[in-house]
Amino acid sequence: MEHNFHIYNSYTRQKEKFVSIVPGYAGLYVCGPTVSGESHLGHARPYITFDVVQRYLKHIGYRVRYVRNITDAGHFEEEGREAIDKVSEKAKLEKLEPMELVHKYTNLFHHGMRLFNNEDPAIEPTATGHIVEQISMIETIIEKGYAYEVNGSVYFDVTKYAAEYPYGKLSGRVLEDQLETTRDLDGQDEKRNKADFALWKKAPPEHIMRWKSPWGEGFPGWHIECSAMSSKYLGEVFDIHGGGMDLQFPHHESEIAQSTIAHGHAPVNYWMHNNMITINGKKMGKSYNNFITLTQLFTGTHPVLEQAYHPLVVRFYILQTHYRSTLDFSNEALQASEKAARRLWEAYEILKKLAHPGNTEAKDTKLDDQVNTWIKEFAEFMDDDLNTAKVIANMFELAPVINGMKGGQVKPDAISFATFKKLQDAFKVYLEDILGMQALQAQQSNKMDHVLSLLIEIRSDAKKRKDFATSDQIRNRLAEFGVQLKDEKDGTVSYSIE
RNA sequence: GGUCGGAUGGCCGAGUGGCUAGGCACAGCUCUGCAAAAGCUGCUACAGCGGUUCGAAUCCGCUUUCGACCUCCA
Repeated sequence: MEHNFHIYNSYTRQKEKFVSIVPGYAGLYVCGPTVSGESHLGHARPYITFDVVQRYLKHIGYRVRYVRNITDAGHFEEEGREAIDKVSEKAKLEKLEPMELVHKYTNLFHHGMRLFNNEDPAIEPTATGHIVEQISMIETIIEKGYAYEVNGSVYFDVTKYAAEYPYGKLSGRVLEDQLETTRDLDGQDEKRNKADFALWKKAPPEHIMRWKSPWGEGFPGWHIECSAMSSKYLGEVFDIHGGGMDLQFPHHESEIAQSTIAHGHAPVNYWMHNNMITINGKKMGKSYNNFITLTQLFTGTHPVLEQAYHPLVVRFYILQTHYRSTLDFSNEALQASEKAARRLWEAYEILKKLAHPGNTEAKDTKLDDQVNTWIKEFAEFMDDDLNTAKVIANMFELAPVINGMKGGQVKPDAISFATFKKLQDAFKVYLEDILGMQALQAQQSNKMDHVLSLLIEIRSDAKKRKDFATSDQIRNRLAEFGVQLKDEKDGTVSYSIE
């Protein structure tokens, strides 16, 4: 397959050309949400980023199997303390059935994903639906001698593993350092070593979510679900594993350890990690209690929000920054993205309708060359570790050419017909198909279209009579409702709706 | 405390040795009955101090400072 897609591999800490295991096919696994609460702005980043990854993989010719899990059970709250199932704890507080709670937030999550225009993963496995696979994998690890059972719980023997394998390579840490970090570990000294992590936890009597296992009733540890499900659907070794940087340790490091023992080799060829979204310089997250939920974001109901933000504005805002940089939230930044996204999309709409005289030779070869260069760079920038920021920058370079063709500042025959078609095609492919942008304004019903047309007609008549009071009244009142009329140069009137 | 990563113009953000993105904001102009939109023009920054180099935002060192991870976390 001919392509030049390079991605930064967190494991090797360098950009590498992407080569899939099976030619023509690409497997992508991304850590999905824990559905014990509503997703927030921070969660939007990986799902939008990896949506673009899988869109781009498809674009360059791969058949992609995109797997994103739903964590709907079983995580212990804090190591060294009493094991509490997050989902069941919250469920008690809200007096809901765990399943009801999980369902509610799963639905909300899906709704948010659709609003972001993220394509559905091919498979979206749940942790609770794969208990059997997880238990089986744990049994294998025990058989191989790298896990031990204590009092109904099973732990992975990190010390033994680290003696033979590069434990800590992904997250860049040394086991010895880990052992030195002192924490209160009293109470639960079941583990042989502090660095050991749970594969299976015994469920205390009050636990609602529990499953039978060879070690008694309990629930799976956090890390095992991703290993069990990724190997089931993508194979023991697969191409790309994605997720937030905060998951590198311990989650992804543990995944590597588990799978390496269970399957005899490392599970992932390319690790990709997106950086965090911050607010006031701090990571947005549960721990700081500084998160803005997606619903709040879309409705403008969080105290820090000056307004509601369209999901696609958020998408654009995220894609304007490289995925490995931190992205700081601010109203100013979102508002800038809103204007920018609107302007770009309008240029695209114009481009679609633009007519070209069909000349095979460009009248302005310099401009023609420049346009071709900008278009060619779309692919180069994407190939360079998904630099969506630069792709968008080039689109803004092209926007004045497009708008100028409409406004008369650029003669349509300045570029050749071939270049013009390429331009149309490139915007469609990159803006719509790969970046996944759409029109920001809602589709208006035909009836409302007619109402607006009528008002525009009345206003045009008033203008002809030089009755500017009436024409301005119509325009200004509509503007108050968020409908902006524009008198075009050719005498027609267009409008945009906020 | 340990490990790692940042610090770019009014704001957001690309960019790893010379050609110094882009967006938003702001100012002027063109167009226009007036607006809006659009176009053109202007606004030239790289935390500080040293060093390497013909040349550094970009490489090295130190300082200041912010953050991430080390515990659930996208």
